[in-house]
Amino acid sequence: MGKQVTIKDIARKLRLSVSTVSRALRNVPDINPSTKQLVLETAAALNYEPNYIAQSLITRETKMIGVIVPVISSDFFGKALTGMNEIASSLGYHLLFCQSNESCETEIVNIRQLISCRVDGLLVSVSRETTDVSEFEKVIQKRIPLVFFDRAPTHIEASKVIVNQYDGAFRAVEHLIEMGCRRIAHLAGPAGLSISDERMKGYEDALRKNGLSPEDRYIIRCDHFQDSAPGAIRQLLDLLPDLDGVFAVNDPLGISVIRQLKAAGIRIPGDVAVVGFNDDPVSEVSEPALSTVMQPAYKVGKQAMEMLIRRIKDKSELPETSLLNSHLIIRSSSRRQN
Amino acid sequence: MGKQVTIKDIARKLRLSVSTVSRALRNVPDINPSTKQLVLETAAALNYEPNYIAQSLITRETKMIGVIVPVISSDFFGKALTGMNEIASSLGYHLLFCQSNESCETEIVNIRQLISCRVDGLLVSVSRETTDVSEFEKVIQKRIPLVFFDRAPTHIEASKVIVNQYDGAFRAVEHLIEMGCRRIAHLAGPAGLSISDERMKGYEDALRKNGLSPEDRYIIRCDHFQDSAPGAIRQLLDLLPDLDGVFAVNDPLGISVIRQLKAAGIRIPGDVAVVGFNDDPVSEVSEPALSTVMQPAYKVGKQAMEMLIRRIKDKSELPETSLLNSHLIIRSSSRRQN
DNA sequence: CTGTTAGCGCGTTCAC
DNA sequence: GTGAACGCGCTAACAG
Repeated sequence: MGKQVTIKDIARKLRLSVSTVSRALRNVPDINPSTKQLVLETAAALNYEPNYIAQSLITRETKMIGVIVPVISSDFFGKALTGMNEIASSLGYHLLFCQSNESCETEIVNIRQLISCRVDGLLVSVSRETTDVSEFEKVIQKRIPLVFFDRAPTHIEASKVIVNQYDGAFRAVEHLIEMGCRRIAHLAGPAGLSISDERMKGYEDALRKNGLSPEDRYIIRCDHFQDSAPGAIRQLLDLLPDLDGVFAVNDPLGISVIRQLKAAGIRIPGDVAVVGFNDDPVSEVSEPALSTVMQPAYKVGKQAMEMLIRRIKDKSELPETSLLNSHLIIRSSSRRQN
Repeated sequence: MGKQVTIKDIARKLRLSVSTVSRALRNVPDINPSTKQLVLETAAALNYEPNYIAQSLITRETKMIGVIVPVISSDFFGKALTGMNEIASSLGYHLLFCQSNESCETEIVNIRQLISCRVDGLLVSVSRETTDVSEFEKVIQKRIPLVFFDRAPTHIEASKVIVNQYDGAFRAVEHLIEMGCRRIAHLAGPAGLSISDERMKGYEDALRKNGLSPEDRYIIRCDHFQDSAPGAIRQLLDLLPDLDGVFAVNDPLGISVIRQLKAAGIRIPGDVAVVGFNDDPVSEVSEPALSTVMQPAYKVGKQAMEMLIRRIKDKSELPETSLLNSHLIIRSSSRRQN
């Protein structure tokens, strides 16, 4: 941010006052068309770029949206960010981007920093550690518009755009049951994280509704959400031969299951059927291709940004929740064979 | 950006002057420890958050870095962004994020917007359309620090952090030749884009060095860089049976090739060996697993950010280029069989 | 239509 | 050690 040309520079050059220049540069009525023309031309000639920072101080809006994600390097968040960016840029907003690295301390630091940057609003997908929501309550108290997307704290009065995890999981497991599975394991995500808790509930309810009962030994925790978790897979193998279905909390885990089971001589889906979650690109490429639950990541990002900007423009709006549908994609890893 | 508490508020409450409060909030010597303590306490009690915007106007730095990528939703850029963010956040910088969508018009708009946001520096990976570099020259003229990463315009005096595409491609193709391939096709990226041109050159030189000559019909353009390009694959199939190797400009294309060839009854790597580029997660999952050229995406992001911040702190530095090595990963799609 | 004045929140001289 | 005055780049209110 060196010494850029300012309206003062062009005012001096044209022997005009800064306010006249300011008016010429904006869409205000009280301005002589010819002066306006003149100002515009010299502004272009001087390579003038308006200073949004200075404008922000007056208009009290920065046109910047703070976005906090647990990790950026993931298919889901990449698509969500694309959706956000599309809406934001079309409405003149910019994204100020932060990554919590799944740490709640980092998340709090990020929130404060973004507030100090005076973002007009906040879009947050919480870290898997986050249980204390007091920092978010402070944000709401300060009347800074806030929308959670994908991962949202349960006990907080705030706007959210989330995907129906429960329903997706329920249908995935019911599908396994329809395919004849009776002893279905669940590779679960970290406890306390909304999305993994919901997927777990969907798993359990689908079993119960079909006369099966959830058993502890069939529920295997994978705290490192994104990892392939060799330990968890080993626990799964120990269940054999009392196992004919696996519902994995995400696709990388699903893929790992397929590979390890195949390596152990198990046929998929003949002996064990497998379903994942998220529709990562890998799921389609695997052999057999992994059945999975597709989440509308792009749409989540778009809707969250739309909702946030609506709230920025009308701060009186009450918290609202948008629940998007997920969609079961049946592929070879769970399809009945002929 | 509503009515947040300012240093004025806490000055009034404490019956102090704003400058005293300002001094207490920063690390300046001329301040009574007890008043400093008092100010700090009431600041915390009032939930005061410093206004970076106002500070920026005075310090003439925003601690914001503008980042422009062609697409965010890709494995490579996701990892690069992670690397950038790591360095940036550790040094108190924030990322202002833009996506050009592979359009050079959007890219120019992004550049101007970021300059108006008064970012301290710019990190850019150019769109595949970009041929005119005049907008970047303007940035350099304005003495705004700029570093290109991954995709850089060829004819411009600017700092760059790039991966040795030529070498990666050369070794990939030489590897195919070592495996016995003699009729190697190249599914190429868009012409004019630095990285695809370099990969093409590496392909051609590897052939020549080994006594083979590049033929036009073996070079198939895929202008939609990221797509699986059914048309291109069809052209490839038309080459059969005069084909025993394929070097694809990226992994999604490589995967498509494998699938289509398999569907056509071709054995891989027995009849045709395939190598991709980038080491996307899909490449490992495919069957056979796709050999590929790994690029250090995370390191590219880190180095680019480090270089940029160095240039922000010392604007006198001359343009420099960092050339990172890629690494050939040999998997089943090209490995000699026993 | 145009210029003058004031002020956004804060840091930076200077006196005191 | 503290306060008053000024200015960063710009917009807003008013006077002319």
